[in-house]
Amino acid sequence: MSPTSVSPVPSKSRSRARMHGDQRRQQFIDAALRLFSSNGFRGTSTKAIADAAGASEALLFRHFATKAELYQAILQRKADASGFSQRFSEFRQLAQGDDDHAVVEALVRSVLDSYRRDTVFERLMLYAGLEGHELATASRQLFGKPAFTVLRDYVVRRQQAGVFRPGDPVVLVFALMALPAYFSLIYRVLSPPSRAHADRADATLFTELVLNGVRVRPDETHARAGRRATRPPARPASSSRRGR
Amino acid sequence: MSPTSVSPVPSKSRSRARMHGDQRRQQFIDAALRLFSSNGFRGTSTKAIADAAGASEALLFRHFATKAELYQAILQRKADASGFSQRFSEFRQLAQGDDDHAVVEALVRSVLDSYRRDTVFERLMLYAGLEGHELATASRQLFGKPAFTVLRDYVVRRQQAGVFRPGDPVVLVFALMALPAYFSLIYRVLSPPSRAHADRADATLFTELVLNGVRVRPDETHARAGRRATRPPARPASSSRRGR
DNA sequence: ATTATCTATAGATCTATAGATAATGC
DNA sequence: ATTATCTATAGATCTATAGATAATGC
Repeated sequence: MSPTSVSPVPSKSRSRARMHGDQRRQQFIDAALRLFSSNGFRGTSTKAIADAAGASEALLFRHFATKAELYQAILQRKADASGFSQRFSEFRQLAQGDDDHAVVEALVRSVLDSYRRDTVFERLMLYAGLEGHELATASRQLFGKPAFTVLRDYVVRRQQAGVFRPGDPVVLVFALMALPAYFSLIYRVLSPPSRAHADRADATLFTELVLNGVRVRPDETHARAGRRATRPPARPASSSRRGR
Repeated sequence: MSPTSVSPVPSKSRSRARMHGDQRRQQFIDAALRLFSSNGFRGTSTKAIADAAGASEALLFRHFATKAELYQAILQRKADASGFSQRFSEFRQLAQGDDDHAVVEALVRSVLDSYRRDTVFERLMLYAGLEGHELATASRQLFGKPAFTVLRDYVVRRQQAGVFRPGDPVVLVFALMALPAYFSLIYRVLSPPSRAHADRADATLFTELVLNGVRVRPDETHARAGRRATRPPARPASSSRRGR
């Protein structure tokens, strides 16, 4: 119909340098991750993925029998690559102790970092959750559940020590992470990346709010200097307030 | 091809009782709301909507020129119906005063209620946010923005009074609502309705956590009875701890 | 006369497959 | 010999329109 009929690619005869299967596979997975993250599973056509990877749809379907298989491959890759388990074991260590401030600050930073580094992936997970894709469940099982367990144990222990407020431990766990998670969700995942002024995110303030609430405590002074030592000032000098 | 060829509906000759245009229109909107909420805009075909409304696609397109128009109609309807503005003006009133506990508890309940009553709509909004549909922006403008403004003003005033912690007011506003919002998001919007055991949601506990933090305050006692009166016990006896 | 409603269908797009061809690795 | 790659296309599905028909309201 259009003049671009049968004989394409005039200069280079249609023999391009071949890629290794694995490499091309990665390209497909990368492209799929980006596109699924932007437009959702249903909003992304296999053609769009193939184009983004610079290959034909036929080749895509040679690597992945179905579109859904691409979805799984994304998660698989994430699980292998992310270095999650190492960072997690460090956190688990920390959560053995009793330094609430350190634990909460580490958690807050971890959540904020996770959304900053892996915005694309987090967006995809949210899509997967809405679309009811099993991928969401799998991911929660893989990443969410272990963290949740550690946190719940910590909370229960601190409740028994009379330091944390009594009440459903699950709710307490949510209280620990809701602020950074919700904040990131709104400003990173749901806002267009352009005006993602999520740099308001100040882990120190977040930690304070989670641990001690919105209201100033009677034993606190506003001037940072004169804090009355109710407990040992175990906080290291990580006072990088906004620099990054 | 299949034996169900041309002559359908043997019993009732194809003359069904007609509906009023407005009524049918509502049915389409209802069906669209439910389906968009479950499967997203892209995951819902116009045929599915027509079927759910018990009419033909042609009729759907007579009422709404495009699929996107349905989306707008949903929001319009919500804006008209929801009684939001009345509830909101009550809240605004409350936020004129200085009763932090009352304000936060009202906010917490309002968020929880909103997600409980309008789970379907909230899910749709989340989808719209991800899909980058202008509907999400419109809704935020309509419902989110006024509430946000009132809250920010409240926060600033309480900060000036030295009662609320200093820091970016936007972050403080998030600290007020993140817990109920994030909790509802996870347990109501993203979990399948079956195991939506979101009934853990205890507004009193939530309020305490937001206002005073996860840690017990030195001036508090665990036994509900013996609270030392740091400020007048302005809290009404709304101690419906779990009953509902 | 008006309008709610249907059947049929155009044209686009989407997933997946068939079958052929050329670059690579041993 | 193996395998990365393509063109072409089947079959399903999706949005939207054309054109006809029957129920309603005045």
